Amino acid sequence: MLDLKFVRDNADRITRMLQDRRLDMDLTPLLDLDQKRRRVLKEVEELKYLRNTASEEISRLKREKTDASDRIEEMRQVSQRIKALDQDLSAVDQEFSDFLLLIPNMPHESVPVGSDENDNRLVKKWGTPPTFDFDPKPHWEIGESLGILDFERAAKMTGARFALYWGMGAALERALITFMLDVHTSRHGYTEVLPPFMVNSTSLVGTGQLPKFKEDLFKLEGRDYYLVPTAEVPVTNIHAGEILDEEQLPRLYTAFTPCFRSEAGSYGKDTRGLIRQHQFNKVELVKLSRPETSYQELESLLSNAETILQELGLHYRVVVLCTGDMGFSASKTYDIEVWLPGQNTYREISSCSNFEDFQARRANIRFRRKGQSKTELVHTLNGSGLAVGRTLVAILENYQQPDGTVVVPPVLRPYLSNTEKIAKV
RNA sequence: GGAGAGAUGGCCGAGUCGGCUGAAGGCGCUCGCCUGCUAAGCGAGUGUAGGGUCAAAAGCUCUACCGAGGGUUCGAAUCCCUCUCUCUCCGCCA
Repeated sequence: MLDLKFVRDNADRITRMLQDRRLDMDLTPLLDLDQKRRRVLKEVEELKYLRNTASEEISRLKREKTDASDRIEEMRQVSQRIKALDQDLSAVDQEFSDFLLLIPNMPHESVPVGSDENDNRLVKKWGTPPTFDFDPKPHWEIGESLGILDFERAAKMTGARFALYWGMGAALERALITFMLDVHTSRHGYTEVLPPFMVNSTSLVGTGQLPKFKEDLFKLEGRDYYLVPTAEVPVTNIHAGEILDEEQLPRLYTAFTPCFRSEAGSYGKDTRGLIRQHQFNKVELVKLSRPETSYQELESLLSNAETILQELGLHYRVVVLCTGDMGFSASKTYDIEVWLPGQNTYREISSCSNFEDFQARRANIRFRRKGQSKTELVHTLNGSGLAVGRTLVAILENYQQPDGTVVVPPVLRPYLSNTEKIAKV
């Protein structure tokens, strides 16, 4: 959510931002609502002042055993008027905040203006793609022939876009989760948390998934509980409504959770393999920082995520998303795209964003500087560190051998009883 | 699932038959004084949000907030209803 005062004074900048994000949205209803809101607020507050002073007078008259029925009758009228105005006000308020919650964040000045992923800007490449003297296969073929990935049975027990992992496949997924958490906690200073895998709607409004992207979520019937689409939601909301001390910043959290996404609107896309599932595992990195350091924190968050790929020896590139491709809540986003030789393409494996104070305002996460009385909003950041399923995909495709086996990257072997190679059992 | 108890400011805790209680008292914290140092003592201050005023900030001022929402009333932390959460006991259960 944007700052109300900023919206009032910068309607033109917001209009330009909406164009940059390729959104069709008219701001005038919001500004009209704001004026109306303040008009009604002023009137109702004046009446409440009148009522409060009269109340004291009535109280005094009663103590003096004087008749106060005239004043009481008068206030009866005033109170009715207040009640009516209060109802108007809360209706306007509701409409107003509903609108405000639909306005996306302002992109950082360093973000390139563009329409879609073709306008994203390449930041860097790391490593080199492996070479093969045979045709590298896509991971679903590798996984199925090794007997470690089973899409057919997952479809039987649940449906499309689910996977059943067997044996070394399941173990590899688990090894990756543990490896990632170990690196982030022991080397990057993050505190590990294990949050609930369901959250309420308030939390989802806090991070920006609601109210606009309801159709992307799985909701429990008859309850205000949603399956988490990412650990970003519960973890960012850890400090919702709190005022932190300056010394407590930055806070660094890492969490493993499964993620559940309805993938509405992506019918027919990535139907094969693990790339686009309704349920996938992810290790997430979340930071709460002071405003003046948040862009440094974004850079280090990105490099924390990169470390995992480097340790695994996987070639990747980093792009900065353009205005048209960036998420609703983000000010700036880097995507890390890993090389997948089986599909001859780069695929997103991590997305690292600075949300500045956009989520903090929605979730009401503040801090107080030492010796200051004013509170300020923190900046929130998060990034995948990494998407586990896609990492497993990358390992299968990059480490496949001519004989159909897959070599285990050395850093993972301690987590897999020193297994060096995955072969068909 | 059944029965009961509770939710007040950073924390503890008081609020009588509804009426100067944004909220006593204590602790903590901040500033000042005092004091070889520390401790103690003395004095003052110490919530959040929104509106108005102001070029802006400061200041001044108003409104709201005693778990959340609604109701009764001229007036609600105090009375009534609904919900949420916490705790205790019983039942069930990984």
